[in-house]
Amino acid sequence: MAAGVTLNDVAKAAGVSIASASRAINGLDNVTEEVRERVLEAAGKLKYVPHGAARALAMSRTNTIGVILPDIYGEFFSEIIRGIDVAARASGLHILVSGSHGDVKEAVKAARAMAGRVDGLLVMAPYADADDLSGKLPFNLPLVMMGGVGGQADLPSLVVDNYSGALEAVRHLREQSCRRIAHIAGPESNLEAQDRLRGYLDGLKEADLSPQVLPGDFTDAAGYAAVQTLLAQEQMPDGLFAANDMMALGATLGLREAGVSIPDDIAIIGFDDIPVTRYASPPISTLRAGVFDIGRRSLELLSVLIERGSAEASTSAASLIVRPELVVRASSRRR
Amino acid sequence: MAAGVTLNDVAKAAGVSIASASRAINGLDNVTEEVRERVLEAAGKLKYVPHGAARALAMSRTNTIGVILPDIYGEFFSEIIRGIDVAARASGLHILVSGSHGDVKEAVKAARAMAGRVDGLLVMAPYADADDLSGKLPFNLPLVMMGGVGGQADLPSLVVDNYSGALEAVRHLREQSCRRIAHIAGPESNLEAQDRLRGYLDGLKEADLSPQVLPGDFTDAAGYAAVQTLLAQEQMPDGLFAANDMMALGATLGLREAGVSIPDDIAIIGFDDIPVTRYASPPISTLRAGVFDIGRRSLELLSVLIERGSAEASTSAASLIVRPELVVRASSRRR
DNA sequence: GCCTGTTATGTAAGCGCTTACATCGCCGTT
DNA sequence: AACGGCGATGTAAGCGCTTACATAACAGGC
Repeated sequence: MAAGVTLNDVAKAAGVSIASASRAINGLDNVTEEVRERVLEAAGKLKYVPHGAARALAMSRTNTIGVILPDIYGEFFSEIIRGIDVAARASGLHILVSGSHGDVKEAVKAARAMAGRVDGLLVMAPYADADDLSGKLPFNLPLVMMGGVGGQADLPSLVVDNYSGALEAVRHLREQSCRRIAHIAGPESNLEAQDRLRGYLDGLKEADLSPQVLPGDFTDAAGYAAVQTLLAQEQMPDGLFAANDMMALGATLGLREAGVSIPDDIAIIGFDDIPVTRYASPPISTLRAGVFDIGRRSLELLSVLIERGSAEASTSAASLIVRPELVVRASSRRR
Repeated sequence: MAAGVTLNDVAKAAGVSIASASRAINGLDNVTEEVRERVLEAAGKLKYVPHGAARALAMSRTNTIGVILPDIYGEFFSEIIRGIDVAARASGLHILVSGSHGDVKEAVKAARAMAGRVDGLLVMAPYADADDLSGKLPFNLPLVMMGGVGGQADLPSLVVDNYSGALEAVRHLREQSCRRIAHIAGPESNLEAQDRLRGYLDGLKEADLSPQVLPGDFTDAAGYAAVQTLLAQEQMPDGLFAANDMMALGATLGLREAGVSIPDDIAIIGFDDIPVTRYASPPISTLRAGVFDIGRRSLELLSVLIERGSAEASTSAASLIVRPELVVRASSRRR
């Protein structure tokens, strides 16, 4: 049982004041070696473990940062989290994650729940109505946005240049002499998806090609479904740009099933460069958004903001823009 | 900056005592409607957000559970986390995750850091020397272990029957008339990997086949490397059981590159059933451990333990054993 | 119109910790 | 031998919140 051994218990056991006990345990230098030993021994014997919340309250420092994502699983988010995790342990920080499940309200709720338990917040909220966020989120906590921010919220952020990426994807397909290029879009309310769609449309406009946009929701199932639509129509496209890799993957599956040859009959390219693209057959071309790095750099940025004190944080609203890089693999390489 | 609006500020602004403010905000019923309104309005105006740590300290309840995993990314862990997340939000709990990076000490450190910030712990620590854990971990916090526990620690846990699964894998390969079945093992110090290896060996013994074990570390690179070894030897195996799916995937890649036909030349089977197995070509046979469910059920179990109070928790040390299910896909299906 | 029962409100005592400040020895000076 | 200074230790005041308990206010029953 020995439930809840407190510092006080340790202090008593060691026959010193609670202050000395605290100092000894936290490794401050103003304690006699003898006292430190006694305290540490008592702590060990009693299996004392400091109480995080109490410490946080007293120091108003948690060494924890909150991460709010639309979801916390799947290859994409997993990579982001990995980036964050790597950077976090480098800075000695812990992370409190929460999936907000595609809803601004939920994101705000999650953020509120984190208040007082974290030193800063890393938020990804690619929702069209994210304007609300900027007003409701910053309870004067250092904050870094990952990915698209709605409105003119001038929060520090790391955003991917989705538009350019999409443009590049389309240009690449055109270079592979695709003329009928279809697009599987992301969720309508998703800002990143919107930008990718714009890039796609402009990319076609450049060459006077006519667009075909199929709805999607970033899942492989959506990619698969989109392909069924394509297969049913009279003329198949000869190029396909999916708004993310999962959908490209689903599409690939569907096409392979139908005996369509990739990339000869149809060239495919996705977006994000999640790990699985490499294992698909054929491996899928994509735009590397550096998902891992986004996570890592966001956290680094945040930790700087935290160090310098939240007050002036948002002043320096440094928004880093990540330009995605074209990665050509077999799915779109025509010889 | 309006930094740190406290309940006290709200109370003053609303012209009531801090107690009433607290009650109003927490929706207790013993406040006049009028007071509640005034408080809520003040809170809104001041952008009051309750301080998590303070609340936790006062109530000794955090509504957060800590999750300690060897890693927090990759398909396997991502799935686990998803299971946990789903169950957690169903129970209104938040999760504090931490990767322990393959080391008992780190795991213990992480757990200590979580003390006082969580109501319970979900730990996966498949380390051979995990005996230490049982002694050091339970600072009388409800605790559920996921996966192998070292020693006789009778902690509540959810474990996969790795041995049976491996046995089944080998039997399956034998049924596909494989006679030379190789195994790519997991990390030596990993308990789950050890059990899978045992299952493999026993599975071969049943049929008097001779084993070949290649070292691995659960990464796709290891699978790929193992295959290079196989390709270099005089006679290739005709069956391959990888200790997890990622290695099976890497192996598949390497074999495909070398022009070896799967499953005709060599049948392959993995373990875990992570999502990507379905997308590989050929899709990879595996043993479905129900990764998602492990996460979900662990959390459910934990939350029960929390409800009934930590004290008697470990008494009921209910260990649920999950029997993996054989999933046959193209990589091992011979006609 | 007094007493009791009921309910709304306030007061204050913690929750476990850190830390500014006050004490207290003990040293070397003069 | 008295004194200032310094470093080790203790005391106590919070950190922001909840909640037991005290108080106040108000209703109804006689």
